Amino acid sequence: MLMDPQQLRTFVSVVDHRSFSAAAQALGYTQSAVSQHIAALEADLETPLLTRRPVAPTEAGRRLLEHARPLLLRLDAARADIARLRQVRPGRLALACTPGALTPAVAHALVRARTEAPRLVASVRVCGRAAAVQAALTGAADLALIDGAAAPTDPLPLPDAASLAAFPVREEPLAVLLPADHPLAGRPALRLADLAAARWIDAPDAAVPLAQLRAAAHSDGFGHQLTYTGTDFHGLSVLVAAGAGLAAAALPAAADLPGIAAVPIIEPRITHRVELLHPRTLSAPAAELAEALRRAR
Amino acid sequence: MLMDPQQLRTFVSVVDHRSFSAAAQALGYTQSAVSQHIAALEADLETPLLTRRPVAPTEAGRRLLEHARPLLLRLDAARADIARLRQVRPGRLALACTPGALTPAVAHALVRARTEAPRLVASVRVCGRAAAVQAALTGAADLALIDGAAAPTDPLPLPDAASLAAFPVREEPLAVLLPADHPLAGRPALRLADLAAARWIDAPDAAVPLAQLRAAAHSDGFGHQLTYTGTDFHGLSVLVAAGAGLAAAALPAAADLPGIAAVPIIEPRITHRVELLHPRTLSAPAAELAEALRRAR
DNA sequence: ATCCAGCATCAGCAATACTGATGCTCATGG
DNA sequence: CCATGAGCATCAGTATTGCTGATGCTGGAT
Repeated sequence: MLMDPQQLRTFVSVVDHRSFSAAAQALGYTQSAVSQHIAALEADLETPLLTRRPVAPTEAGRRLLEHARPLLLRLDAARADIARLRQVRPGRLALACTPGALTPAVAHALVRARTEAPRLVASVRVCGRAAAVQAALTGAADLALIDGAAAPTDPLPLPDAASLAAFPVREEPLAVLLPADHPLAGRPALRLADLAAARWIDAPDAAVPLAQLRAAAHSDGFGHQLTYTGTDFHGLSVLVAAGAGLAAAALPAAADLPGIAAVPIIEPRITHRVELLHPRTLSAPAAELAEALRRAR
Repeated sequence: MLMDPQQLRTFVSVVDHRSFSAAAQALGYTQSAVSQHIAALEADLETPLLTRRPVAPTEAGRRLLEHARPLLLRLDAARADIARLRQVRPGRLALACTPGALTPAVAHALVRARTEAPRLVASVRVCGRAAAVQAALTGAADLALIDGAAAPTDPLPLPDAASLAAFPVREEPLAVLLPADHPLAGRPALRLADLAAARWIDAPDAAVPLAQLRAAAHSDGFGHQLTYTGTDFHGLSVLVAAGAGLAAAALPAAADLPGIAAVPIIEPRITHRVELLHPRTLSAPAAELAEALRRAR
């Protein structure tokens, strides 16, 4: 079979596990089968995709990976999309959101939805951007709320989300989070360009990813020595307060954090926005919540 | 096999041909095999995808199509991407571009490239946006030049082009093409909103697609009764001159057309832009042309 | 030099994916 | 109303494919 999705899945798994045998175990195959999958792919593409000992992707393998992951995700999305068309679970409401998207307004809307439909089984999952998009694509979540920074007219840059409907549900000023004793902390507003050379924390799943700031500022700056992994906004604020680096977030969310000064950014024109993503087919409660969120904006 | 790409290819082909037997012939299968492919897909997804007699996609089938086409395109793109990595044909330079992207500057750059490398076999293909992107993805072209309208900071909206590198190579005012005797023809400039209710020609492959105007103007207007299929800009200008409807194009390209008045649009802020798209791996002549185009801007 | 963890290879078997023949069904025309 | 035929479904048979389990091989560690 030419470029079988199963083979691609195997390939991705081998890369992730850095081992043929481990990938085999994870996929429920024998090591032999995995070896044959990789050999078939390499024969098909007429190029080695993996080095052995240690197992790592070659240049071609890395190129293939860049295609394989979105490809497999979209395959799952297609299946989920059609499954939803057949059977919409009406008693469930699963929400996936990034930390900055879970605002009081969202929480209130959810509470109201549960009051109106008491038998509704609701769930909220806070996770990173990619995971939230993936949840909405595969049907693990009915709705995804994703926050980020962009120019006022631009949509948020969300890869692989092409088959999801997207709506802005909230827009507010973007703020830099500074330690309260930072020299710039007293300013009423700041220009992003003046901060490009500062020391930043990249917390792509807890705050606004630096990549989005770079894109919005058309800048190569915003270097970082510290990467913050995880979705806990509070932990990040502690780091910022301690002077470990700067971060960017919605102004209201950052307003009253202890030890933190949140200063709005006025230049370039950039806002913090929450977008609602969902598949085209929605269950009744999900559609109602989506409607409520859109109205509330 | 679960959601085999071959099955998806068969499905797409059946939809395109509106016939099992015709699809079979096109794919080199027997009709029986096609029937089994479709049956397997329908069994897998547990839903009918096609009506028979006449053969047409169901709702679920249409949903699947929306995923299947980009999926198959990306599969081809992955293969082409890796093939390029192995073997870059150095004596070839294939350019795919939309009509509005083939400017004198591009032509001059191409002439210069051929002067510098006389043995170079060059080709230019003028086609629609989707076809140009597809050519760059599958390796049918080394470079793609695509024009369109967008806000100055926004990239052009190009679906499925995620794995291609994109650079703006030219930006110029966007103009409305009016018949020379149109009441607004004498104006020095126009606002797009004032034209939303006008009668437009949608020529998505010859001029700026109305969808891009709608997106840039955040408007639902720009209705059209006339769709112009094809990539011939001249033919479109004849229609506009005859009063069949309005179209949008780059101001310089439209400047001296007979019977046409080209009036720049000043509101909202919107420009006509040409973007260069190419895969990450380029042959030497392709890289040089790309570099020349980027420098010239 | 030896060991061994881990990938490659091979033979054999089970599942699959075709083909070609045939059956069935709907639309059409007399 | 029936006869006809175009076109999809189904079935049996066969070639191919894709697994498993056993064994071979190789490079790094001791």
